[in-house]
Amino acid sequence: MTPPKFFITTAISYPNGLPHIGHAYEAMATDALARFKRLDGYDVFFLTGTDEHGAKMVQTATREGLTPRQLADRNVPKFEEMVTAIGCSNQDFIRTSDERHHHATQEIWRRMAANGDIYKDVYAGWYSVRDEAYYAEGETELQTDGIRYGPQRTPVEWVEEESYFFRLGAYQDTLLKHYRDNPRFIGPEERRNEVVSFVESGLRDLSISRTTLSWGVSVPDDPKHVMYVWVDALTNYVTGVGFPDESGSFERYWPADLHIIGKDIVRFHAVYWPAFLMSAGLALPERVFAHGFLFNRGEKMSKSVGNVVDPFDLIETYGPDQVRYFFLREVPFGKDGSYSIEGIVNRINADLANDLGNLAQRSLTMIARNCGGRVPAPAALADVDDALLATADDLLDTCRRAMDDQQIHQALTAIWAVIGDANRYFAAAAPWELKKTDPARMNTVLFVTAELVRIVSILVQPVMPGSGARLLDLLGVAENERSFAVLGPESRLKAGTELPTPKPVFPRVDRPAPSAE
RNA sequence: CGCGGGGUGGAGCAGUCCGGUAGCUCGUCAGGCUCAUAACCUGAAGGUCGUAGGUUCAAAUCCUACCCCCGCAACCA
Repeated sequence: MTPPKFFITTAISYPNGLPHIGHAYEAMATDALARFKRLDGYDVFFLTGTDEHGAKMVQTATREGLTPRQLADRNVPKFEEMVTAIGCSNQDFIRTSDERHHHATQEIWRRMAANGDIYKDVYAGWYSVRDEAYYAEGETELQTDGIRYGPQRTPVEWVEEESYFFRLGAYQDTLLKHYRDNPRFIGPEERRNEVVSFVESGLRDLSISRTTLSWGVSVPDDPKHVMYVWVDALTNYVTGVGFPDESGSFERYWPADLHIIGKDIVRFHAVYWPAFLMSAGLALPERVFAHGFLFNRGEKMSKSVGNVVDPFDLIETYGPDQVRYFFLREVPFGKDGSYSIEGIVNRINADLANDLGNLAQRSLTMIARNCGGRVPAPAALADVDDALLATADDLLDTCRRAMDDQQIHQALTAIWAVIGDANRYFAAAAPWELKKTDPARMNTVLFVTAELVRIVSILVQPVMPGSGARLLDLLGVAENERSFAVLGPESRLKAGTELPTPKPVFPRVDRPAPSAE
């Protein structure tokens, strides 16, 4: 039987600078969702990459005395390293400068043109290079410094150029209908409301080419035009699965099941992208979900304030799993979040070392010393045993529901509630007493605790793949017995399995913070 | 009238969509345990859930008004 497919993407990163914690955040969250689906039996395709065209790349490159291509080739590897360092399980890393991507984008363009949605006109207006956007006269203001600024307070200049336009206005009603018919198309709710009111306020046709740029994808049959960077950027999602070859990978995975993006680019993904796809006659993605932004102690990260945190530093200092756990547990996914070194250290020690790590260690040590290093055979289960295992068996459904809504933090909260139950269970059962009074009961308690650790370890893998695996190693669980298929009463630990010597999986970390904060 | 997020015990947060004894982590205090990574367990102190109204048998949660903080520049997801 063919497993169901799940195609998930991050937004592609703009590599005119180095990766920062925000890029890492999106990558780790998307990876956790991808791994969850994979463990749940889906055939997952996870795509990420870089968005290398556009005026800002040219600008930055010029400032640094490089060509855009050189700038991209210098910075993109840093993004690839970041994706690797944070433990991403992506199938592909797409670069929009890839040849395959130019082909795909030109094909999309041809199809939109063939559908009558692209026309040539002259564009005249106030253009902001920083925003890469045109503004109406009324949106701009001439300041006392003699410079005219746009609504984002960036300088604008008068530009007149020949441009191709996309008939976005023609899709207004179709888009609104799509939002109505597919309430899950945009999440979270507040973002959806923003998009709907934006579209309801009226859509103007979109200028989708430039003659003032050469760094980008050329317009078919009119190479003095380069496509507007968003046409090219959004198309990465279909390039990644093989478009324009519509057999094979594309047929299998398209449409995307989930685009994970930042809240600043909702409009492009929830308005432009579906309009482009409809025009090109391709299916629309199932869902677009926007996460929030991260702030350092409530303040925007800023080089001048000196609170920028390098994701590589964090990963190196605390470990990829720890960093992933912190951000995914601490920040409700979809909302803005705040982080601090104290917060990270606190979470690592409290949740990972004290609660989960110590639970594994205290139970496994007793097994090693009192059960000959083998999984003990349980006697008949008491009510408290059944009750604990039942709450653990319920976790999969709870996590599925949470993860289907991208509420990663809720899944983790639920798991940790059960870990708390287990620590209380262990203390109340006091197997170190039972050792003297009732060894059979001790075996049962140790078995139940170890089984609970097994369940939790399996469920924790999407967020902490390495640590989950190490815990499962300690429990003697085979590599092919670690998916969600082996959760539930049908699949318990096997008594008699020989176990390695237990070692702490989550070391405590010291409170003194590194210089970064 | 620009857009958006937020104001919950000392700190940081969840809960708000689908009203029903105010919860979590850290910190503080007092006990317990000694299997364990100075970890774990129990109990206590500490909150009029920004303010003022309204709806309701019942409001942190719904409605109205208002106050305050923070993003929407830059290196940005």
